[in-house]
Amino acid sequence: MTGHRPTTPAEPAQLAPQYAPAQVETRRYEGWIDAGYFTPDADGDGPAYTIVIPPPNVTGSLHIGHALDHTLIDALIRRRRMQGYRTLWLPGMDHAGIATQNVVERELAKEGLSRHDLGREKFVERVWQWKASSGGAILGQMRRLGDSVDWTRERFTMDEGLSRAVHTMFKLLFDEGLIYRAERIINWCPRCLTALSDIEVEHVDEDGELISIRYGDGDDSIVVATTRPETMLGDTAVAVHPDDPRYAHMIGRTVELPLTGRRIPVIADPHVDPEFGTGAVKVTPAHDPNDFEIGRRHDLPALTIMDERAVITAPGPFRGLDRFEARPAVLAALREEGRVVAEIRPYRHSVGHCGRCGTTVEPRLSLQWFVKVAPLAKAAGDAVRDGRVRLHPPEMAARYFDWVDDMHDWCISRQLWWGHRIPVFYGPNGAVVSPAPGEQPPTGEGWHQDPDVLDTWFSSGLWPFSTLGWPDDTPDLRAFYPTSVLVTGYDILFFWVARMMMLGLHAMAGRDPADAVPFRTVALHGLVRDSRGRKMSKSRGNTVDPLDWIDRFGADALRFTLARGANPGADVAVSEEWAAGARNFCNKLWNAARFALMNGAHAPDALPDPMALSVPDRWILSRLASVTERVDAQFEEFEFGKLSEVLYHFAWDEYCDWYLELAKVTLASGDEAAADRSRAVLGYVLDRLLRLLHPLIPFVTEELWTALTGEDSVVVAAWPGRQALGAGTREPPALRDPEAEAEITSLTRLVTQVRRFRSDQGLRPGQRVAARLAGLERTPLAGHEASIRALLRLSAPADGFAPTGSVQSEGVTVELDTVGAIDVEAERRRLEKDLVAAADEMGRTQRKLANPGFTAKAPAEVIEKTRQRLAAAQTEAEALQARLEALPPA
RNA sequence: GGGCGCAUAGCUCAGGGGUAGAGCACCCGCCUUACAAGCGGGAUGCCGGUGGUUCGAAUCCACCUGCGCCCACCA
Repeated sequence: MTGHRPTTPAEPAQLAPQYAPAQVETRRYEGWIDAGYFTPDADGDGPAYTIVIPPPNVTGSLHIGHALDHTLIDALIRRRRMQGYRTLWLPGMDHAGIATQNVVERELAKEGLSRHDLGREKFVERVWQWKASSGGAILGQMRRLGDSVDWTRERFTMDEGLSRAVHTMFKLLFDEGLIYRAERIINWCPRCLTALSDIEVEHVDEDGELISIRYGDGDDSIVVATTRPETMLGDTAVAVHPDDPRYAHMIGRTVELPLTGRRIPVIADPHVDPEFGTGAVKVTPAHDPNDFEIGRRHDLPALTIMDERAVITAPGPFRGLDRFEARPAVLAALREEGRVVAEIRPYRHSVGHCGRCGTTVEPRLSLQWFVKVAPLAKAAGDAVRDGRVRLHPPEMAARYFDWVDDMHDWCISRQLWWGHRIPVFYGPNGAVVSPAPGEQPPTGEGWHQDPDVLDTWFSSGLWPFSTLGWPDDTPDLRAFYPTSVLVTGYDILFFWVARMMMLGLHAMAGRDPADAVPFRTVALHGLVRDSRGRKMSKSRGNTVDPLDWIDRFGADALRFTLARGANPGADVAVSEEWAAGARNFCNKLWNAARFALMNGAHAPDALPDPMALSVPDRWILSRLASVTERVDAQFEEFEFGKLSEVLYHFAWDEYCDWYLELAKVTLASGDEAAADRSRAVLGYVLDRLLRLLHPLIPFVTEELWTALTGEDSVVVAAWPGRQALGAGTREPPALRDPEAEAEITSLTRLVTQVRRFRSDQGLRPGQRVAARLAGLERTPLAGHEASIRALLRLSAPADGFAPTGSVQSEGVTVELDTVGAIDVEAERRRLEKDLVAAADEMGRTQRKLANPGFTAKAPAEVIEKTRQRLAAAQTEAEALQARLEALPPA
């Protein structure tokens, strides 16, 4: 950063030369809250627009992914608010059962304590304390981001109302038989000491070994293949395929299980793949889901050989060993007995890990609560199939159906303390009672409540309606359900979206099916990645703290960076350079507004008579109309990246780089009436531009818009697009002005050509050069001489004007006195290069037009366009040729 | 093992049957009274490979290669 110009003392007082976000953001946010803009009236008139926040976990703080999510949601919400909808963005947090419990347990560990040292009640109390302090940080971050949430409706998954909703839902499903308790093989985390649902398990390919072991002896033997030899201690059979001739004679006989002295039967089961391994499978019903099923079919005993920490409990020399210590120990013992046959083959296979702590999951037989998902999942699939819920982008539907149509029952009990306690009581003689909310649970001798809590996703699955007051029929629920859009990352499509669909449709089954859905549209965005497209992770050290960027670049810059990169369903790559670019954009707007205000621009109630407007005025209004329409349409399609880009280029390239420069000419022309009209257009376009940008970058637009208009807030200003309700500012079609657009396009081409010449000839940008615009009067640009001269710093030719160089463009020959001899070589190089390009173009178009197929089949307009291109290239080439020949010899 | 997606400028990505685009980075020149967080100018690509459809393919189709993601109870 060099060459700072000292700030002139004459700057207008109201706006500093640079935008300083820190001085604006907090003040503006507090102002919005005080004004109550974000709190809709449930009893009001007009359509509602609702988005519930994907509740962040109370653990930790918001990361850049949240910032993306919030930016997109806030943009949607703010636009609808400006359109006049009763707009609700409902904030809140998730208690995040297992994650939060782990965090607090780690805190305790620092004090040398475990949760058992505290006891359940004290521990839960401790988690609440922790939530109080951590949750506050998240809310503060949301304010910094500018989230226009309704803080009066903030909820928490463990608050009283939501807990009642959870209880109600449980009871509902319980009474319908859709919740049941069963002894099953579930995913067990030996570190967290709890059951996990299928999707909480992450499968990772790992290098293992496939080991062949001989069971039995001599003719009475069979070789099985396994990756987990230690589980053989729990084997209760060997299974082969019923049609496998190799083993037909063994079926029904028993073999000796090595190391145990037990004999186990050889059974036939169609599950066995004869092609794999030896075609014989050891069956361990208590430690493998497949084997459990086989065991059920054949009535085999299930021998549990490990405890909840995955330590061997089977009697014998291995007792007390961890599962991973037991593996080599068992293998060594088998080798000693000569049981390991053939070679141990390296084998890559997928192994499940706890989604929370990464520990290898242990399939474990245990008694758990399940949701019978088949009927719920069917309904969840149908709602998307029949279009009541629209997934965006639509490619995601394939994944959704894939999952929802083939889903195992959902294990909902967790052996944790932090969460909603399962509302089931057990009594004498196997009595099981689930009291309704508010109902007195059974008490007395022998009665106790289930110690487990519910999966955290059970409560988040109710979020779109529990937050609005369900199970009560509240005004909020009537006004704001179904919610309008669910905006979230595709990574929690299954965890969360599918659950909300299942539970929402079920809870609202009494409604008209079209209005039972939890949301009408699901808009999925991607993950935030680093500048090289890599996933962000703490270990890689490439994470971005949103607060850090807000401090350094401003909240608007952070938001704009994220919005600009957000293409539907695709990941967003961000880097500091882009944040700086976005910051620069905000500053550019700031200075454009500053210029407008310094020059007396104002936002008019009505535009001046279009017939009286200058061509640049008509042009920028025409461009604004077109941009407004595009942005409006792109909002409907969640094309945040594209609409950001459109606004960026309109603001910077068209409004700042061309329109403001052209307006300067009018303002300085001395024609006060024309200058006044330009002031009005300057202000009008800025006004609309700021409104269009407000959903993306709320702070800087608020500051500038209020300065421009003198009104209270752009938050509640009317949205300029077509979709506005009521008194929206519809752009009349008359503002579209192809003629003005063509003229200004021509002007910019001419100006650029001459600038290029000036640059090549080493003329300093500020230097005035005498020039004649020969032929200008015969072109559509005839009326723009003053503008052209101003933009190019051309002065009128004086007596004895002797041009030394010339540029031809748009039918105009600009002859310049270059103040000394021109650089002939530079000019020759340029002309030759342009000539080659023109010749290429001629060749291309000529060949095309000579193609009979083309002239016969191509649409007339394409042919006409090609003819025009050829003619233009010819003219261009001739002019270049003439200029080349006119050059003095080297 | 199934499913989906992606390969376009140095990087990250838009686009999409008929002149290859943006941002950043890069090169040259500038303090030109809104903005040096700026202004003006410039360079940059066998649009992954092979075949097909077509008058015409970066764009549509098939296959191939290389990546990425999701799902999955072959031990």
